[in-house]
Amino acid sequence: MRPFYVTTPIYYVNDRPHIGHAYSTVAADVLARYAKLRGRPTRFLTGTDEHGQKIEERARELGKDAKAFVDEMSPPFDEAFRKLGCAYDDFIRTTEPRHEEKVQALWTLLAEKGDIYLGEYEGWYSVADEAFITEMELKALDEVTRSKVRKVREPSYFFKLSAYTDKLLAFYEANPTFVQPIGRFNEVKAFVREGLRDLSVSRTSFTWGVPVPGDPKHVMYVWLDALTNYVSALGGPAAPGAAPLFDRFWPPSADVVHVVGKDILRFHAIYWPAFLLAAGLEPPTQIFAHGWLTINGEKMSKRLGNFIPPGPLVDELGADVVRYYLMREVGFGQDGDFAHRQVFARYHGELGNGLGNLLARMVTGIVQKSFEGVVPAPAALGYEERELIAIAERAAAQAASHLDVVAPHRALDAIFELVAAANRYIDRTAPWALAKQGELERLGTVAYTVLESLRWLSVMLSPFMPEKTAALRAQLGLSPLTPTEALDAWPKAGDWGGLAAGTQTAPAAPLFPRFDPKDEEAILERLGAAGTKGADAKTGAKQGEQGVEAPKAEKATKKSDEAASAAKQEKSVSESSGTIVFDDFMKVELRVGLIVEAEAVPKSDKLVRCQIDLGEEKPRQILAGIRLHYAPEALVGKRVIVVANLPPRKMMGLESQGMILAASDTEHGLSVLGLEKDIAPGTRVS
RNA sequence: GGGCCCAUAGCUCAAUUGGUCAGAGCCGCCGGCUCAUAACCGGCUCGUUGCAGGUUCGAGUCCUGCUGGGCCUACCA
Repeated sequence: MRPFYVTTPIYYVNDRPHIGHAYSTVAADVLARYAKLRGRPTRFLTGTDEHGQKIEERARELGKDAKAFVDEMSPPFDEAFRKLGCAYDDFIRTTEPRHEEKVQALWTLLAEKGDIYLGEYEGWYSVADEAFITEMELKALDEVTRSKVRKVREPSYFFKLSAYTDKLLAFYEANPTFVQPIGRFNEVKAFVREGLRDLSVSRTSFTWGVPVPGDPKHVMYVWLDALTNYVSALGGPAAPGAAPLFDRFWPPSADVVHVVGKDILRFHAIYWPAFLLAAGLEPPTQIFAHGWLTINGEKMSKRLGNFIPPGPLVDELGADVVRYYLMREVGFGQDGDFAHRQVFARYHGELGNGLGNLLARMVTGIVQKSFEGVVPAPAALGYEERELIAIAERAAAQAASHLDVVAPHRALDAIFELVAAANRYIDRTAPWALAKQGELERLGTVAYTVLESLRWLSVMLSPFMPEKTAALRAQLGLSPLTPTEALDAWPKAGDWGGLAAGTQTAPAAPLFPRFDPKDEEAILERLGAAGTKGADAKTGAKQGEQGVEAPKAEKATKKSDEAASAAKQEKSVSESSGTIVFDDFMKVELRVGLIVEAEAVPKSDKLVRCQIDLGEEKPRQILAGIRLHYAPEALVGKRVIVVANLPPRKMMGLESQGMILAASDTEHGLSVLGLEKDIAPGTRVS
């Protein structure tokens, strides 16, 4: 069987572990457990990303040595994931020598290939943050911080990413499932088609990183360091024979799936294969980008402080319930919501009523009462039995094919078809009536059929709920599953009958005990989710909406003073109510401006560079994308409305210190806002 | 501005290459049962599959336009 290697992202230790980290890791764990169950040689890796300027500074703020700081920050991830039942084979930290060594080895390979050269990095530097920031981050900054951003230059090594544009496109072409979901793959391809720029891969402005071989003033920058973990954890890059794990678990020998969040897709789908191709190594088989979770309908954000740690959830509900919910609730690859009340809804409806009760009614009920707890031998199979067996076989086949394409939610859906069918089967065959009539042989067949269904379920659900399925098996009188390499334990047609008659069952407490409403509220209270809405027993329907709207409205009033900065991070909270308060409006400084000069910006279709008198000491330079509708010379002398308090922004290398208001429709084209009278330049518009 | 994805019952979502595909689960209502965790089983209500056209013997399923979401990207600030 072909070896399988699955990874999570390595998590940046600036954060504490939260449900988002748990989601990625649980998903990878399910895939790994499934692969092991099928007998595939399997390796599962997670870990932490510990270098970089942010860490260096954070440590300094805390008066700590960077290494001491990351030594504190990394273990909570390991603990959180272990607590969630994640059984990875390795946990790598980018500060480990085994990693740093290999990052340097990869660098050397790239350098020898001639794909690394020394140049000069020019980028944005935020004085307030004392950090280099990307264009994207720049946009997200608040006004105060952004005003203190400047361009800086420093020497930097570059990776010739631009040389890999065509090679990547060819690679994508040859590997049509390289990125999942498909929509994400399209984005990646579109981005690459635009052409790639060389990538800065070193920094001299901080030291907390892996030194560049031969030039220790430089440390390697973020992604080259971080991405390499997938290979370094296997002991690669290495010559054939030198690193057995690398030989066995990296292509072309193995299938490799990197599970990532959609936010870091680009690095994994573009940079990473480019690095590997450059180094003469094989890219991974697949990058699976999963979606984002919201919490009770709200985006996770520092502002809302709603990063929920997985620990307390596990304490209250158990790891398997959290795992089940994460895998069942949202389509893997899509965005989804983690709603505390919905957890209870699924817990009660599917796990308790469906699966747990199925086990209880048979093991602590029928088998105990009529067979003294011993698994009876089945007699002749009737139509009902054959039908249930067929459903079991279908469930197993479908669940497997869903898991094979990384669709765990669908796999669970398929598996629970069997739960429903088994409950139905009990009702139809009415074992209690058989018992009353003393038809023990028929009763034995019915009991056996259900017990064997439960055994199948214990296998199929084991990747999702390892503890609960072990407990289930214990009640059936079976030992826990022990996946064995090269031995496919997944149930399939022909496997029916694996449960031996005569096995002593062990009735025990309910597998998923019901919480009464009081307990449920108490738990929600302890988890800080008492006020949340969500689908629960009453009106499952509308609560999804309310769950979104209600908390937002609340936040909007409470935190309207934060609306300005919030708006930069995400949609303004007030947008949801459709109105803004007057103060919000007044934050926009609109002024009358007199255009004193205007000229087309060279090499630009749209941009016009204007010098605009705003009643200030000297005119401001403002760029406007109106060239297609206004000849520059026709603008001179016009009075326009200008947004005067936007942070400066560069376009085509020129700084724009504001924005000219205009409106457009298809019929008339674009029209700049003007005034009917010659109001003095600089006058505030209100 | 360019590009991608999506829009199916109150909610989540299914519907092989266009041909009983208009479905499932949840919620709600009614009924049955009693082995079981007030669990289980059966039945029922709501949809002109976002809107408008087109191709076809036949279209959620293909084409065009529109509306409404989401996302990626860019010199629209």
